[in-house]
Amino acid sequence: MNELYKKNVRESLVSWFLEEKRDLPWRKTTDPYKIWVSEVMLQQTKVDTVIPYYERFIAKYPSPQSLANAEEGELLKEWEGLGYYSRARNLQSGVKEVVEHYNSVVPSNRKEISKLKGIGPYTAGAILSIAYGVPEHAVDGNVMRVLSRVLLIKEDIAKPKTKKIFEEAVMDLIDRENPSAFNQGLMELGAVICTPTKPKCLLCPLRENCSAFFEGVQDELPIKTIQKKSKTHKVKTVVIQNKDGHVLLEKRASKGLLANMWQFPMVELPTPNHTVEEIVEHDYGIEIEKGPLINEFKHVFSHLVWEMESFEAILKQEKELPNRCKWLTIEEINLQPMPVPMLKIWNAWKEREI
DNA sequence: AATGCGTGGGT
DNA sequence: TACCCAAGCAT
Repeated sequence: MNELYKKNVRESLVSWFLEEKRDLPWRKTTDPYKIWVSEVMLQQTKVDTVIPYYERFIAKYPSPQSLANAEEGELLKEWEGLGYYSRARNLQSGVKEVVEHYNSVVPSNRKEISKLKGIGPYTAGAILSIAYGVPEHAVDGNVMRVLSRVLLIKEDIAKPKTKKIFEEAVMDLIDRENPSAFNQGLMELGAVICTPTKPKCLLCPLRENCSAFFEGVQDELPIKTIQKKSKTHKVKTVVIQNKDGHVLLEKRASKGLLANMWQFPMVELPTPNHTVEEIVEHDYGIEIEKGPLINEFKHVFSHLVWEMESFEAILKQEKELPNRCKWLTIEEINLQPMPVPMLKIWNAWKEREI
């Protein structure tokens, strides 16, 4: 790339961003901790979804110390509904590390900041450039889409190896006077102008610098191979009440899907030759009597589909309740972090006809 | 490198 | 409906 072209791209992008950027909560600060929180929330998550979570989170945990001291259940409750819950635990782990070993100051170089849990190549570059003004690449899906078009890069962006091409391109192009506006500008452009479908090229500040637009192939880029289809599990869930009116809740394992979140006892079917009651007795050490249907729905994860059927049930006899299970009051259950499918069951149960 | 990890919105 | 997509990271 020649210097004049790069200067043109830089100035067009940065001035467009400074002029047209959306007014977002995390753009009112350069506090590295708050930028960090916002970047983690924004991983694979839409801006409109993140805004209310960010506001509540920063109000509750305004400093690294406050987050470091939080209890995990309380933290997950703040994250409830946002998804990818390991982000929350990794964020707290990283923040604790900063409080304990960096005097509560977020590191300002890529080598150190990348050691922190939950901070990968993108998030490292985002915090460094936005909070500290360090000229580092922050390559996300937006940046790959925008640059694949502007620079006519036809590599498959689904391949991890391809990202290096874009990181090098950014380090070559980046505005060293204002790396924050440059990086955010690329992402903003991808979010509002250079969209996956129907890009608004006629409104684009980089239109005259864009090879894809020049050749009329913006709709063909980026190249991305398709992901494989997800599998479907049939899941039957029971909301069990005992004689005191308490309801049985189970804490999920500390690793894997929905780690450490709470759910109602559930079984995955089909399991040959056994009823839900029998499986519940085996898995939870209790005898129950199944009641009426609460609701049924499909819950789609990124890699898995749950076909849900939930039922009311009453406790007949309790034998050996596993440690992961607890009888809780309605008020206590409302305080437990639960994934969205369980919230749908819980809300339907509370509103049921009695 | 390939897979697991949530959720909601768009077409 | 059934995809696809969104400011990725850990393993």
